[in-house]
This record gives sequence, C-alpha cells and structure tokens, in this order.
Amino acid sequence: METELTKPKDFTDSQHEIAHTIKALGHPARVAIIEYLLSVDTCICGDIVDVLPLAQPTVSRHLKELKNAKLIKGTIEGNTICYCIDENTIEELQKYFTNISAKLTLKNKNCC
Amino acid sequence: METELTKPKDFTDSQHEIAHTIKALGHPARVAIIEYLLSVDTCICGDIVDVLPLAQPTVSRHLKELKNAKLIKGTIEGNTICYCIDENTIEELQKYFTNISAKLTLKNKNCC
DNA sequence: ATTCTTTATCGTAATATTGCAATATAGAAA
DNA sequence: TTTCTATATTGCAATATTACGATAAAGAAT
Repeated sequence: METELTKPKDFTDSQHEIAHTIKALGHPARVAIIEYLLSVDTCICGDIVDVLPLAQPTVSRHLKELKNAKLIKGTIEGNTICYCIDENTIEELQKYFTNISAKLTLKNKNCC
Repeated sequence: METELTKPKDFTDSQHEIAHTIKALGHPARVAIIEYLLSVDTCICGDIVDVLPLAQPTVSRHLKELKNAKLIKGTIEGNTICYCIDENTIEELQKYFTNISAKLTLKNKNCC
C-alpha cells in the first residue's frame, strides 16, 4: 500500500499557536527583556534600551514581537509609559511544560 | 553625561542558553515532534515522518535541531532506532517558567 | 554481494529574521 | 510655537531558517 493515511496536510492550530508563542522567546534580547521586566518594580520601562546591547529601534522591534505573541502587554499613553509581562501567557507556557513533565514521569524509561 | 554605564556589550551566557533551548521549540514541526514522542510508548520513532506534513530530509533536520538543543536524545544503532524526549531539559524549561510565574504573583499589579 | 530500509547530508531556492541609521510620531516642557 | 524626550517605523543589508529533491551512508535481509 502506498497510501499514507496518517500524514496530515498541516500542523494543528494548537501546534502553530504554541510554537508562535515560544518562538517569541527564542532570542536572547527577548529573554533579556522579560527578565528585566521581571526584575523591576515599576512598569515604566523606558530604560530597557540602556540595559540591552542593542540600538533603540532594534529593541522596539523585539518589544513589538513580544507584544504580538502576548508575552508582554502595555501601551504608551502620554507620560504613562508602561510595559508589563502578560501573566496569562507565561502561565500558559508554564502549564504546557508542567504537563509534558508530568506525562514524562509516567512513561517507560527503558530506552535512550 | 553621555556615559552609559549600564549598557552591556552582550547578553549573558544564561540568556543565550535559555533562548537557544527555547528557540528549538519555536517551530510547529518541532512542537509536533515533541508531542508525538510524548504520545508514543515505544521509542522506535521511525514513523515521525508519517505524522508530519514534511518530507523526510526536513524532519531529519528538525530532529537534529532538537537534539542539538538537548530537547531530545537518542541514536540510531543498527535496528535499535530510538529517539526520546530529554526529561532534564524539559524540566529546566518547566522550572524556568514556573519561576517567572511565581515571581509575577509577588509583583505589584497596579499597572497595564 | 545485492537489495531493501531507514536516516543523514548536500545543494539550492525561497523566505524570515536581525540589526542599525535615518526618519517619523507624539506628548511634555519651555 | 519650538524644543525636548521617548518610542515607532521605514529602508536597507547581512544572516539565518526552512523546505525539498537528490544523494549518501549503513546496517538488515535475501
């Protein structure tokens, strides 16, 4: 039989979504931004450029990508500059990996 | 003052490392491979190609990248074909996000 | 030895990402 | 208004990623 009944035409929506979210963290600049946001108490984050080895337009691009992936939220409204980590998305990622870990502990360890 | 004392020349090693690991999961094919490996009981995984919408050489490349990031382990030795998720790396990711989540719950929620 | 099966690598094209300089935008301060 | 400050966008150039067909490699089966 040459028919390949199980081969799909595309990945699932879920696979696309989780990959998109995770991909947004797949760059040291964006990891650094998240870690910086986590370390500061205030959400006034105009000084992110000063703590990253990148020019301002590049940082702005990375922020845009993080926002697009919903890893950060916030806006610039007058003098109320504000960027924060989006806890919901981080929690989703945490649950995703916790779930994988949990399933792995139930698995057969007789290989590799 | 024009001096920028806080601007570093590069990201930290830790930021590079976590980004590299996370980046390896930032593609639907590699998410699908991990999810497939999680779903099968045996480690004989030669049929990954059949469940992905990709040609065999492309799957091989994605496997190589996952292996390079230590998200999977395993080898091809004679007829003992074996690929498994590397629990240690998954656990690292799980801890990374759990730690962020934990720190977020302690933070000021008066913004964004 | 030859063939089969499975996985890896090579070559190449198409696309995406990254980075910065230059510029635009917009509210604040003067 | 003009200027200042902070962020975003545009326009490239350099690099990286992704995909697949063709081919190689290596052990298994005959």
